[in-house]
Amino acid sequence: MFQIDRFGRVPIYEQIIEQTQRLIASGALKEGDQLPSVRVLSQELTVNPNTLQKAYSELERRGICISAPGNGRFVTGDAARIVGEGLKEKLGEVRRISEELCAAGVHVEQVLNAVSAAYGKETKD
Amino acid sequence: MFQIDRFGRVPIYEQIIEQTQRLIASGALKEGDQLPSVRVLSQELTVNPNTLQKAYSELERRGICISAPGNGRFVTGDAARIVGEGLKEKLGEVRRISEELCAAGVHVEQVLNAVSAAYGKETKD
Amino acid sequence: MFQIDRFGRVPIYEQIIEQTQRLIASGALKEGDQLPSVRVLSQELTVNPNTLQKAYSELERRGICISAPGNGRFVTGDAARIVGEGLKEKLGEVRRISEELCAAGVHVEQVLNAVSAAYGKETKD
Amino acid sequence: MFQIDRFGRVPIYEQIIEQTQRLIASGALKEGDQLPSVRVLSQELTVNPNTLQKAYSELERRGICISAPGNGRFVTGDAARIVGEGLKEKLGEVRRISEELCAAGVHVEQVLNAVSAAYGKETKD
DNA sequence: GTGGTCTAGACCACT
DNA sequence: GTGGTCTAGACCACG
Repeated sequence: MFQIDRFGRVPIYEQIIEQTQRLIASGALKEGDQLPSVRVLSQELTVNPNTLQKAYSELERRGICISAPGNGRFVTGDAARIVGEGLKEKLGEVRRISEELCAAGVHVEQVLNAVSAAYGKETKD
Repeated sequence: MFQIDRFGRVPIYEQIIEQTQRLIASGALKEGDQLPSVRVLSQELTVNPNTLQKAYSELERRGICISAPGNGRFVTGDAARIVGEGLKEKLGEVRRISEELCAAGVHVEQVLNAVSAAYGKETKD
Repeated sequence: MFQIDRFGRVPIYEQIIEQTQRLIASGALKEGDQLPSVRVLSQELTVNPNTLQKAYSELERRGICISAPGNGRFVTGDAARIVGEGLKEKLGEVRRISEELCAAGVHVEQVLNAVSAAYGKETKD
Repeated sequence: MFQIDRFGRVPIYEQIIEQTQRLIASGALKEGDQLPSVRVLSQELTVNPNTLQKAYSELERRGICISAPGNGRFVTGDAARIVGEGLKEKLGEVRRISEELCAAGVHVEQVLNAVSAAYGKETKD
């Protein structure tokens, strides 16, 4: 369900947040769905429960999930919308980096190629 | 000359490196130009000299500048080329983010539009 | 009859206790009235029977209700008096918060105004 | 500097948050002041560093302080304003409880007395 | 020295 | 079973 990179610079808990949001954006997780419990997931990923707790707490703070103590943690109705807004920020990030590359004299085709490559399509240049 | 964010997630020394490279990429710094001394710059930016030393050392390691002990630190002839090669990392960053957006179900056109917008061209859809 | 918040910080069983007492304080529940059975209420509120059992046990312990096995659970004659005494806890809560506000430098008039406002009287200052 | 109650129901980290805000509200902590470091404070209070980290993180999320990694944590310029807004919520809490007490038939004088007592003044009834 | 992250494992209350 | 909190102690990067 989750893929963890223990050696990258991004903290594990951020990876959990990121991937959970991705699951919501893609529709794999919907309103009312229960998130895997801290204990279960910690065993599956061999990650410390506290680390997962931290990730889930942040998701809760963002309004993406809500905890019913003793019952589990559930995806909220606003989750999809909130995650969607977050995606717009990422688009802004792409734009910002593109501006840098532009200023540095990189051809636009190279940047477009990078995007296309990510989407699994090779473009001719 | 430099703009430092003391509270962001990016270390100060990386900000120095990044911005120095940007100045070279934009042509504001050319071969033979002298870089501000550690002592002077540390006062200007109120940044720890060790931090600047670390940044400059890294720039030297990359072959972007060279120190002439007692005389100062100067931009090398290879600097522009080396910085240019470094830009490929940024392309990789674009690709990485694009992959995330792809996984989250964002249409490729939106991402391409973000890039095009940065290059000052409006795309038709 | 009851309003449950499954996600708040207050345990469900405390909410049941609290609201039952409120009904008694307001006179909606009087001596001899029968409380809804655990089974029925658990379905209505979709709450675990154990949770209700816990709430009712506590109410019994306080002498607010009493169970006639096989016949149901009934409000006692002392209920109103006992609930009344319990209100002193709320007064303590007011005092505790007031102490915080005092420590934070809020003027006493503002707090007194908040109380008066709740009692539907405007205070002159 | 801080007073911890280890046996109450309020988590330690919330006590830290609360008391830090109180120090800001009272003016004892001002913009730019450095908060005691996690390590130092953990020794002083004999509280685990993680617990303090959690408290400080929350304060940071609220915009009350900001961390400069490697340098310490500092009170922001907005801190006083943010804390002030939080106090208004507490006043609302007083009002809400007062309404409950009103509904339950408690005399307004008793509530006003509770407030006055907190402010160290005894009122006659 | 600072903050940030993580692990290991414990305890508690609630359902 | 669930989530929430806490302790003890470790490692890392930064300044």
